[in-house]
Amino acid sequence: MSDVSSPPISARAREIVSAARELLEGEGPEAVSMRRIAERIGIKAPSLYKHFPDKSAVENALIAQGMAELAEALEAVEAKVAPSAGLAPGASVAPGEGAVAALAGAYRAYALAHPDLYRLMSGQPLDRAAMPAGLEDRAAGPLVRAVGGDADAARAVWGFAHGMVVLELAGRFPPGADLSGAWAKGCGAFAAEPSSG
Amino acid sequence: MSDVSSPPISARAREIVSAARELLEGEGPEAVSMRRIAERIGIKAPSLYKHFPDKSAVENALIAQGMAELAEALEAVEAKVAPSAGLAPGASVAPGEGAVAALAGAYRAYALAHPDLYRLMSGQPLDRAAMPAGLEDRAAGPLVRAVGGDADAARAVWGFAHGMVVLELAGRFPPGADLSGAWAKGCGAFAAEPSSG
DNA sequence: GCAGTCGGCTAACATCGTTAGCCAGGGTGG
DNA sequence: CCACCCTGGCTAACGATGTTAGCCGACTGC
Repeated sequence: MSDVSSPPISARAREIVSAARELLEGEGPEAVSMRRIAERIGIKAPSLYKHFPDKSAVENALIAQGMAELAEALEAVEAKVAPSAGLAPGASVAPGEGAVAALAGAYRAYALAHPDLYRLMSGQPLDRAAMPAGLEDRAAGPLVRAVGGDADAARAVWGFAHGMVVLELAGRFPPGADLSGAWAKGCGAFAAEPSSG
Repeated sequence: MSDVSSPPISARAREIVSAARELLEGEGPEAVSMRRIAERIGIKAPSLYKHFPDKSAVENALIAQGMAELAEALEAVEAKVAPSAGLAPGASVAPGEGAVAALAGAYRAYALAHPDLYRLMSGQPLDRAAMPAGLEDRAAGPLVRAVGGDADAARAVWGFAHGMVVLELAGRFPPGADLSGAWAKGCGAFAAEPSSG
């Protein structure tokens, strides 16, 4: 959790996104309004537009922050599970079947720790032009490598993890359901599948 | 696609939810406002509150409609794939590995055909008290039976399908990505998995 | 015939994102 | 040293949102 934020250079801008994040994580998405953000740092709403063109720009900064944190979390798991770091880029060796499960666990843990941020990150079309270059690929990297570079498999696992997380966050599973069982089932299914295809 | 709507009896109420649906599917979620709904049927917004307590009640009617349609679509697939209808309830025989893939395909097709309705149905906590009794179970039934009654497996497959659909609808996969490959991979993985556990 | 409910209406409130336009302060060029 | 202009505040306002209060006409049941 080091710096994590490139485009907003000014101190004020950083103050704004951190106020927005506190509101989001503290009071939910409907609390993050331009007036509330401004109030929290002691200015008035229209002044925010001197630092960001509109609200979605603030949200994009939040999204970039979340993606960077998620990428860090997944990279940490990757380093622990398959300590073959420092290879040539693109090296797809020794997936290790536990790697997928470990990454899925970290993914779920991040989403549950930051539910509203996760929903903000994943619930809408990503404005890729507003993201730091390479961020999206960096976040996807650990999983892609864990499945041996198979893009279809990576997308399927991502879909599974995202779907499970988002259904859990929305309270869609029956109350008290044993979700870890379903996660295990899913990770097991993907681990058992051969890379052919 | 027969009747599909129990609580709103009055003709006006039905008119309201159908106007809401037309707005949702025709112009997207931000178009479905109380004023626009009212305008479409020739009355003023406050009059809507003589028929529904608030906007979320209208949305719940839409959600119930969508869930019923989705349930019908899945039941149709089930009848085609495993024509052993009329068994004792709870009978879990002969899953048929293609059944999961067929159901997943129908699920995806419904979501892509009604993207905004699907997002409305699945993107928020479900107000179960506002749903017709048994609807949720009915929608879940075909998949649960297809995986032989294994709740963990059913949840995992649901998570996979929902995640894939929602990522696709949000345009999160790279443009031009071959999603059918990922779907096949996922369905294959779940089909290969034994029911032990 | 009268009462009451049903279903419209207008006016209004608070909140939202956003814009226009004004102005104080500070740094810089002449 | 003074004029300028840019930065970053501000107030006032617009149009839109969901929702409430209160009014009133018509139709229905007794």
